Amino acid sequence: MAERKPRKDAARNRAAVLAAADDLFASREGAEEVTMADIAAAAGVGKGTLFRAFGDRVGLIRALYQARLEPFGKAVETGPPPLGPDTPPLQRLPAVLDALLCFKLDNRQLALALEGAGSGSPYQAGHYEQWHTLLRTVLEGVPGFADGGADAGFAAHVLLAATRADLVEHLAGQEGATREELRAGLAAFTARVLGGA
Amino acid sequence: MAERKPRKDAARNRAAVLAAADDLFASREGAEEVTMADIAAAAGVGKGTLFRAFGDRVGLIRALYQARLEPFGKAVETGPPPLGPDTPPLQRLPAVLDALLCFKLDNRQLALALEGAGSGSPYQAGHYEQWHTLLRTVLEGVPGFADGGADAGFAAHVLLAATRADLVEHLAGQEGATREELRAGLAAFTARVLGGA
DNA sequence: CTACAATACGGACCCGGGGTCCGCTTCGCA
DNA sequence: TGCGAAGCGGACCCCGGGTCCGTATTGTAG
Repeated sequence: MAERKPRKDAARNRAAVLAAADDLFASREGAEEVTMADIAAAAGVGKGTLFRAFGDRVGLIRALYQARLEPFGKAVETGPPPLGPDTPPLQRLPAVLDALLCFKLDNRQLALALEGAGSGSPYQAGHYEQWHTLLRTVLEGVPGFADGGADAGFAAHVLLAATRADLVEHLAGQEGATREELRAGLAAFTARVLGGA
Repeated sequence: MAERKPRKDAARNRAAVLAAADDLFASREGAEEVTMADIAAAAGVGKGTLFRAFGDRVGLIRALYQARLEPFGKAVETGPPPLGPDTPPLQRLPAVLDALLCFKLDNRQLALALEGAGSGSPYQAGHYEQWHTLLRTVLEGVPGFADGGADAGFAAHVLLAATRADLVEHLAGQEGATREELRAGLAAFTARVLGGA
């Protein structure tokens, strides 16, 4: 695993592509309007370069997404309350969900592109497993959650589904819901799910 | 709105296409493996015919889906309890959700194809609005549901998200959950959401 | 400074799938 | 039985993801 360091031009081009792609995804309405050729052109680079650097479309999108997600991911994994692991489950769950929702809102196009990438479902494209495991674990830590016969794994799936990019897009876009309305709605729903505990 | 009746051969071909498509979607694993040309060939028909009859890929899939969905739709709209409108909300909601889940399970490929059709989200492809309105209305009819500040519209979205085809596919496919496990999970979750009422 | 691998570049090219077009066929009404 | 209209079908177009390979750059060894 020596991870031979890449050549200078390769690194520069990789960065250029990332930047260009970021711009394009942000500017163009609709995630799928952006073509690989567009990105290559915008980055002043040949298509071959682009594919060598990222493998395929999904790889590129994933790289972008990961970059954006990283600070948030760290905050949840090792940060301070209310997101970090030292938070009591009852506070942590709504906090994480709210943060996740905000993240999706702030990165609509990108999230949409990623979740619609791997044969059209986020269950293969993203780091879905990690989030699910986290939520399930937190739920299981909620005192008395399992008492009603509730399945933490299933509940975690549903709560994640509540923050899916296309749902968020639908609510914020077609239905014209504001950011705060969405957050309030999710918070109320989460509270209700936790309520029986 | 005279709806001039179609010619005999047109009707026959339409039916043949529908049948062929149904077979193909059922037999082939993976919904997107089925190409329009495949369907046309299997139906013994030219591509032109196929597109004339259904407009485009989504149109065809929607037609198939609608045909499958019709009995279920009727049962919910005008049928007897526990699905029909005469059912008290507290029983009707879980019943409808369970039926919806079963429907998705029984029509995995098709539902997957449809929900992944209209630019990748079910919010434009299916009859999403109708289901959402129904669920929201039922939820609003649950005595005391809104007391906790819960938003029936949002809750309806989330509950629908719990029966999305790709989630169901993920759970039943990758995670190997059985039909009964899924139904139990959904029922428990639904109960919890209603629980505070 | 030069030579020479190794690595990267880039755009012409390929391929597969959705959707269209138009000359020919079939239908069905009088 | 004739004749418009409706329908047919498959060759064709387009577009986008992904590949290939001759050429250019890099960086290291001498």
